[in-house]
Amino acid sequence: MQFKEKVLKLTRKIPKGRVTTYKLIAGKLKTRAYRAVGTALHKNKRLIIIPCHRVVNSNGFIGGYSKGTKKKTELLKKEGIKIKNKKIINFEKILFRF
DNA sequence: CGCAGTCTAGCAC
DNA sequence: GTGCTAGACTGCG
Repeated sequence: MQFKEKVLKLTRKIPKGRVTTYKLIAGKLKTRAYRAVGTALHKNKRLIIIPCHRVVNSNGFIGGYSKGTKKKTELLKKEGIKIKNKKIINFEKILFRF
């Protein structure tokens, strides 16, 4: 199992309507490479299967997305997550801590 | 606001 | 096969 495979697998476990952060994922994998987590999601070719739009910065900001942050924001809103000015509302409430 | 830390994938040699 | 660079980040000064 490759590093990115683990990242993707964890990301896929995030329930609908919840989000998590790069930092949490890295920590779950016993590493401090949050940067590498971002890379893994960026390189992943299965944006449909992997809900990488549910992964955000540690402070609740959207961060980046292959298809554009706008698209990411829309997807999150569609799942019931409120977004305001590129930032997640009730971030701490919907944060998924695995 | 700017710099450094940390890890992986991708491309070059 | 080895080495260097960039990347969807974070934390500290």
